[in-house]
Amino acid sequence: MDSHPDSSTPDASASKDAAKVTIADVARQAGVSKGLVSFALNDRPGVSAETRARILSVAGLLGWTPSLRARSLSSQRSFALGLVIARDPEVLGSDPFFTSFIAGVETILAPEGLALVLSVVPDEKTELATYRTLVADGRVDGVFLSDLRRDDARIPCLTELGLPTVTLGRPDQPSPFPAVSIDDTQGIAESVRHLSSLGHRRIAHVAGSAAMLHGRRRRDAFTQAMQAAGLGQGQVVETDFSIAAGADATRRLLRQAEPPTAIVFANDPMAIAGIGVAQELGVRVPDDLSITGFDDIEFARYVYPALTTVGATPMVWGRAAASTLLGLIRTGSAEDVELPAARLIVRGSASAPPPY
Amino acid sequence: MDSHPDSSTPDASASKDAAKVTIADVARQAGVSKGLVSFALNDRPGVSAETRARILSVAGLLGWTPSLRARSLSSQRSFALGLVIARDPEVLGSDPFFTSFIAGVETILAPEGLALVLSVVPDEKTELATYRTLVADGRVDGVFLSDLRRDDARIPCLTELGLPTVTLGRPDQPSPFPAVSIDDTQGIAESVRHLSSLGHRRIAHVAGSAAMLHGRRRRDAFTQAMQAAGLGQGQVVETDFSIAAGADATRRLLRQAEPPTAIVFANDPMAIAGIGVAQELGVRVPDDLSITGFDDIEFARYVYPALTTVGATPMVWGRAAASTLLGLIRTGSAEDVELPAARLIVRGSASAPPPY
DNA sequence: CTGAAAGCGCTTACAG
DNA sequence: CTGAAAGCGCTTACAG
Repeated sequence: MDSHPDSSTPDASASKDAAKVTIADVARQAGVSKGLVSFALNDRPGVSAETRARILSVAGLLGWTPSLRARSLSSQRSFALGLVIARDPEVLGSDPFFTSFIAGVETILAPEGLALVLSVVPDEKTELATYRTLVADGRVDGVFLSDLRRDDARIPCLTELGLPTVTLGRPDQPSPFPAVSIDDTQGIAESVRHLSSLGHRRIAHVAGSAAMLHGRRRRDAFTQAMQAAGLGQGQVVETDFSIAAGADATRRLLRQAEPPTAIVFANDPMAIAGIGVAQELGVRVPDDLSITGFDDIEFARYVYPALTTVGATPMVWGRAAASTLLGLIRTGSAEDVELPAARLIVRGSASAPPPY
Repeated sequence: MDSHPDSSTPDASASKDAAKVTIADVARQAGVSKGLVSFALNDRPGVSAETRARILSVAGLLGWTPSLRARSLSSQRSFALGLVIARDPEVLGSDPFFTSFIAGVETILAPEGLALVLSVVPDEKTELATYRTLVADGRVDGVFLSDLRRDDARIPCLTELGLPTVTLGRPDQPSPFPAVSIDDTQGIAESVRHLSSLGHRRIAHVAGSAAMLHGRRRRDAFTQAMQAAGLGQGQVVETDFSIAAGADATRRLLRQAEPPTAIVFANDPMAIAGIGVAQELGVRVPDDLSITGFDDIEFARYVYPALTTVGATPMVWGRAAASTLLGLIRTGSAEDVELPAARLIVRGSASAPPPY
């Protein structure tokens, strides 16, 4: 690695203090009015092809970058999209969903010159206040709504605010917003069928919060798949999706007189904690206890035994949600999008149940 | 799943279109000029106490929120701070540092009415381009620079751009920016001493990338601590900090004729992968192999055995970095900040070495 | 201590 | 197809 000491050392006084070139400079140089330059920039009709070409060429020559601030003020747009995440930050850390989701969003926004404004807030009350502030400040042209809850207060709030929104998943209430969804019930059903086909009959589910739609939905999918397999309802323990709660739930399940031989967890962090608790209790995975997760976070491949889980695709989700939100903002409406269902990924954490 | 055929039909006309109250309305109602309202809003001298009180009261009555867009245009500020993360998004997910860091930043920004603009980009080239765009667009008033690298190209780039910056840690090159640092060498040294006092003599280090300052620094701390303990240099395997690389490195170390009895990992994700690999190879942790990590991510407490690690405090770091950046922007300069060193947290993954 | 006016750099009807 | 002008809603010298 040789260094280039002379690299990137422009004549200091450059860029920042350089007299900012404005639309007026371009107009003068091109011999047209400012309005026409604006029209050319925004690809609006009413500018002859050759005039537009000349304007754009002059703009390039002068190194003109239209002022985002001026555009924002006069066009009442902010050229930014928002994401508000309401979670205990300590817990958030273990969930890699958002960073991948954001990376996906970014692949759509960056080429459009749009930015992402991110807020991490501790609770729902602060979250609602944050949306109001974002709108009052005109910070964003639209937002992504994730972690949908039952009878979600954010839907009426955002509707009232008139803020273009895309929901991640379909709300359980009337919603004016397009939804970008990915079916997670199929993966849960596959998990149950997989375990059932391995010979398990006492299968339990460590569910996420029933107050969250995906928690409830995965739980229902579990119960239905159990019944379809003729295994009754299946024992269910509800949690808040946190690692700590997943560990507790596992402990409770395994301490029963007749513990399950398999546990379907509603997410990977809890499943991984479940493996830890089993080991701590001297229960062998998968020999004594089979475990499945949901998400396919990176850790899933590297714990031992590697986690059989359902593969979510947050980056894909991010791209789809961003495209949909952009469409909504630009055209005023957008269709719901259904992404390919998350599917089961078989690894080592689930096998046949013990013979006794 | 019942569908709502009537969805995506906003009733548009809501609050969004409510006639926006402006500074002119406040001025008229309060019987003063617009300029004075602005002065009162910005707490500038030249407004008598009672006039200011009257203005603010009228503003409250009318529900006036100063327009961020107008303020941005006339004051040449954006009221936002930026964070650009350059990483493979798939790998990023397993690192909870940023979400906690951002949550910390948020606690400082939100009360000030400032927003955070976040970019996740795939590589350094895109990262530099992103900074240029942020500046050209006047998107942010300053940025946080994290994951410092050797001879980091971003330092000269940001210097040239004249963008107020706070670095997370001290660069290895001349830098005009304040640094907010947390000593991580002490925790590594403590780890080595801890293992040494347990009786370990063959201690290895799975290091992060030497191209990254914290990777290099932790490695040096390891080597020094080993020598101080009279244990030679200690075997070191370099990685890129990723889970996959951590797993590989562990595998290589354990397959040697005389494998280490303890491994100090440069971060928790690799350490957790290390536990997985050991188990896969039939090496018992901690009986046959002791393991320590760095970060104290949430998983660390829930894997088995629970990970002995060094506790970082990303939220605290986020708060300190945000405060420092705000100070820099407002006053033009800021002191370096040294946060309390990260300390060793003893759990179950390290014990005495096997007797043989 | 206060007011009138120009300016930030665009967009957008409105005339031609 | 093109131009001149008002307007977006603030901030900030500059006069008083």
